[in-house]
Amino acid sequence: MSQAGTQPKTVPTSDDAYQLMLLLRTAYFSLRRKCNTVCQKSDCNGDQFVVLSILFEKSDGETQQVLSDESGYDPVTIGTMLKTMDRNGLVERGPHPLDGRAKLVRITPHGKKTFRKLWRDSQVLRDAFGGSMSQSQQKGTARILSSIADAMDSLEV
Amino acid sequence: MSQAGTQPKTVPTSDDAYQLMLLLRTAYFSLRRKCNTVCQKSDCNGDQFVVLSILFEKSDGETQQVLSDESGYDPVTIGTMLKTMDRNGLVERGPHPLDGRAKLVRITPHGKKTFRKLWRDSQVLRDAFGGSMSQSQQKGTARILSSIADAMDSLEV
DNA sequence: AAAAGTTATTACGTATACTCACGATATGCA
DNA sequence: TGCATATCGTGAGTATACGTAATAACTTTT
Repeated sequence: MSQAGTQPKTVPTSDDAYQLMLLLRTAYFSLRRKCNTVCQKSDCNGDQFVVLSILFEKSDGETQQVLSDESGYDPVTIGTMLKTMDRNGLVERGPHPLDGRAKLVRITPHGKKTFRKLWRDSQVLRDAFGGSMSQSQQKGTARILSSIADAMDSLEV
Repeated sequence: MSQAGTQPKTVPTSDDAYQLMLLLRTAYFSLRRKCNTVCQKSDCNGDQFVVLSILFEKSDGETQQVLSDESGYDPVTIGTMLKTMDRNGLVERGPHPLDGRAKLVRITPHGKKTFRKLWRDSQVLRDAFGGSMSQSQQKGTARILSSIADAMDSLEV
């Protein structure tokens, strides 16, 4: 609880937890915007970059279901994204050899090349991100961000 | 810089700054999903809730431009959102008395009622959010999230 | 007062994001 | 084997998210 008072709290600007939520949102928005700026020169965007970074280290390919789990995107969203990325030559999708329902998604050579370039182009971004706090603060922030995600996910609501 | 090495870093899973970015993204995703769950019973969503929380404390109304600045949403996005919210009776948009280009956006009585209900319904969410860290951690997290946003915004890229 | 520049909003196109519904395949169990 | 159930993916519909361009109105300059 962020405040103690006899009046019901209906004033968002004075609620600490809500303000912290807005700060989390603002920080993510700023990050996303900058990622998109870096990526858009290469016919990519920040969301596709995340998927690409997952596929980059899976040379055997992966199903859309697993990609959905690991990226945090909805299965439907992943499907739409991969269709776009397929059209742009970043990934290729074929039948799964062991499961007729599934598709095997693989990063293409062009996708790898694009990712390597974007990884270099975004280095300045990671430097600024990491540079905005000390090493010990990084550890603490990682722990707190994980706690937040866990706290939200475990809520029933 | 998050690591020192002689090899070029092209392995996202071993880059501290990137992992921290992903954690920020995951935390925001979890928060957004839960907000949407709370809001959807009232013909609203997490994004509209943020706009509503701004308008709730501005009884004289506000222009879309200012709402865009304060919410962090693109002016085009705000326009689309407000059109939806107008249709659902949460806000009303009229001509601005002093500026013929602008529209004056006001929260409706139904919008206020909806916001008050959603504010109550989301209390459990704020409690869990704030409860995932100590008071001093909240202050530190607020500072760090602000630093991140500033660092990203001040990048030229 | 007319021209030039700025600002507020909208129109259009593309890409997430997610709910619901559906088809196809796989798996469990009788 | 046969059927119920679960899983993987897609299609339709709605709502962000934002770039680009256009429109209208305000402001400054000349």
